[in-house]
Amino acid sequence: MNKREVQASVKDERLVQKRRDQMIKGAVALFKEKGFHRTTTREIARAAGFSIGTLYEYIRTKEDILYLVCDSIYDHVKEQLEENLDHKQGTLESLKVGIANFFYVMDELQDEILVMYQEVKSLSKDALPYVLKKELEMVAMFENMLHKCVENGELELSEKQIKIIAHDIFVQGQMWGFRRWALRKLFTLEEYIELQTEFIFKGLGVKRDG
Amino acid sequence: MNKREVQASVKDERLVQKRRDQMIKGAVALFKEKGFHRTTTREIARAAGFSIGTLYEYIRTKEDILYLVCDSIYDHVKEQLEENLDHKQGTLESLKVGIANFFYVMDELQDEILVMYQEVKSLSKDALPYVLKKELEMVAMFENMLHKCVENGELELSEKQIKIIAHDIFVQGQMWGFRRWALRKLFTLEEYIELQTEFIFKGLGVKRDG
Amino acid sequence: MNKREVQASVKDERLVQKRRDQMIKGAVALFKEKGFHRTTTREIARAAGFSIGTLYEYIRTKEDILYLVCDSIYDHVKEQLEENLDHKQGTLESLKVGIANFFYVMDELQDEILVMYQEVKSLSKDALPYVLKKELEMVAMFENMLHKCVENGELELSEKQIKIIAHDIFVQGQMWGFRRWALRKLFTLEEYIELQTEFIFKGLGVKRDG
Amino acid sequence: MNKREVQASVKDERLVQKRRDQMIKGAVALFKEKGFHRTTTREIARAAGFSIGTLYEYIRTKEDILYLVCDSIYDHVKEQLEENLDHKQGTLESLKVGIANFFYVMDELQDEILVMYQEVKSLSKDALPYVLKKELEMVAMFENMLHKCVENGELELSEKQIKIIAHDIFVQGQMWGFRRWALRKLFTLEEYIELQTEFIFKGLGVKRDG
DNA sequence: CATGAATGAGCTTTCATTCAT
DNA sequence: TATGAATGAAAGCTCATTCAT
Repeated sequence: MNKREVQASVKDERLVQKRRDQMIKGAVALFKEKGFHRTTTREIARAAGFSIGTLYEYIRTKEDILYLVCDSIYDHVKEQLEENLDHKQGTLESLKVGIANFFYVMDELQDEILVMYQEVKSLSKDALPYVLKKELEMVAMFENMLHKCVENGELELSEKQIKIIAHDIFVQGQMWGFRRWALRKLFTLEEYIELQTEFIFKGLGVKRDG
Repeated sequence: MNKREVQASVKDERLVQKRRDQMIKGAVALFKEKGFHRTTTREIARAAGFSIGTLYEYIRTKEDILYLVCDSIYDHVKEQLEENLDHKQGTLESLKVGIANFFYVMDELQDEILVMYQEVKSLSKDALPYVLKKELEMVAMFENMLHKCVENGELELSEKQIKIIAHDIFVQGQMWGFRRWALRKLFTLEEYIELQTEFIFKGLGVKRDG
Repeated sequence: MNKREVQASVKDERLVQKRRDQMIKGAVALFKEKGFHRTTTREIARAAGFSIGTLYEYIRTKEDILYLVCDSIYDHVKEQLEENLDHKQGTLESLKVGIANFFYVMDELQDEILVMYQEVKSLSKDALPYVLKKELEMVAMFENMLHKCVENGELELSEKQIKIIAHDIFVQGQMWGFRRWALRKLFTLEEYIELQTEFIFKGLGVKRDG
Repeated sequence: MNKREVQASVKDERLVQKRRDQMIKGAVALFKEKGFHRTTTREIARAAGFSIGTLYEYIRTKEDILYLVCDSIYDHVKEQLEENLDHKQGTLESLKVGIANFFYVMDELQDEILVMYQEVKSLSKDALPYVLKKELEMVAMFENMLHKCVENGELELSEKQIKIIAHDIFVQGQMWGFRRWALRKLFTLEEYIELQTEFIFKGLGVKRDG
């Protein structure tokens, strides 16, 4: 269940990938502006640079596009995160850097995050699990970091505490995107990261954060 | 700008309120199931127990219904919260109770919260500010509680810390609703409240909670 | 077939007349502004000063209102014309005055004329003949005048000539109403009357008018 | 401001013209029977031989159809008139032929004329000027003819007389269409033309018409 | 007699999807 | 493979008319 296959009429895999990239790019821009439901397939086709007929050579339903978009965003985020992942995991310092990195990525991809955030619920019962699974994988990255810190004796946390704090961190990252209408007026990104990190670290029971 | 008036053709205020209540109830159920865009006005009318013609005697556009729903949810939540608001504000104990109350309300109204959470973005530029304002008012309730604790010398927090933690608490409450697909498998409501409260209180720098 | 009865639920004849007058007045104003089809029965009721329920106590269908309006306009025009009808009929002078009078009435009632002109075609096959009959009666007034002039030896015209010229005069009068968008820029009412009278009298073969 | 462009989704200009012709033809027939407001877009689509969806590929609103119809009628009339325009303009003979031609065209296109006559007022404030302008252009054709006769010394008329008589001729032509319910019972087309021409020529002050 | 809430048929318009070229 | 014209189900909304009060 790692990927939900989206059927294409076209056989050439390379072409399929290329066309889908075009169409995801166009779709994200449009969804950001007007949401999934208010965006028409014609508009997506036009934004992607080809005709409506061609669009339907690479997908089967409009919802496929939403799935492709969500999927691509997750891949993008995950890739970014893994790239920046500290190799000295298990230290508080590396946890701190990990959190900051995550927040930076969320800021960078804020439009995509917002889109995905608002539109996942439009995914069919069919496609939803694949997307939620990816979300859990990302939460698991933080669980992992926390785990390693516990193993290293840097932190003292129960399993449940790890779980909930991983979720909290993850949601705080998303928050920066989906509550920007409020948060931007109060904090710069750097302030936000600093304040949240401080809050988290105290919450973790760390006496002095580095 | 306290309320955005939704125009009705019917004059009898009491009837308007009654019919709108029916309609909100039906709409929430439907939005929960299929979202705002996939729900038709006819379905809402039927769920409310009257005809499509009657529906439009009480609103002007479909979006009015969404606004009415969001508005009513906020009123409901706020009412619940204020009702349970501790009178010995300014103590850590009262803060703790306040947070727990909030989480309980969020659990009780989880369907409504979920709906509102997913659909606010469908509100027009026109109606959105009214709803966001209400959201900020609720965040302000937590800011207030924190403020009083600071004034009483129970906590030591900067303005910015107060702001961000109020947002964090608020989002943690919502989280229980919008991430229930994940959280329910991990925690009971009581566990969730306990763990989050512990996390928050540590984050606030409280040595011993309770 | 002198009148097409419009059924009312209310028995009191005086009241029926009063209410209908109110509603005709309101309807003319509305039809003038937006035409019959774009005017709603509710608007007519409001303009008439009573409720939609009351409106339907005095008519059976929306089309009845149109019939009532047309009928009333014709009565109005005819009344005006007969009032001003010269008693020395049969002279060219009296014909000239009659034409001028007609044009003045058409100017005075131009809004009503325009409304009726544009909306008669919306009358049902049922009501139309009654209205057309009235129109012919008015044309007949000019035929009469012309006849008398012929009998008096003032003019020399065949039956067919009389008929067509009566129609021409009548349409020239209406023209001032329904082509006002063009004519007003070119002539004052007085100029229009003078020029048209001159044209008609020459067309009648009169060597020297007036 | 020579044409108000009606937007089409379809690009192929030839196809657009073809489909619009189908649609105009169907619409004229329906408007004639029941008027613009009582005709539904579905009926027009069916009459034109395609689906409602296809209809809307070639127009944007129902009113566009009315504009297209009016526009096409004017073009048709003008084309017919110009085709038959005498080259020896400036003689009374050519004027007489011109008038007769106009009346013949009005008879030929009587359905279209009637439709347009009754429905122009349903055009939006936006489209109306384009149509009225065309009407004035047609009136101007008669002004032209009269002018040339004056220049040639065949007639003696002031500017204002020319203007009003051009309007009169034009309206007499339309009359044959919009008052046919009365005129047909009295005259054949030939009689009508003969009588009106005689009337006009006398009105012009011509002693003996050719 | 007067009221106005209720009704639902029917309207215009949109848009995902197909398929012949 | 690519195109875009054609389709029609389905949506939001209106409004003439009724009828219980």
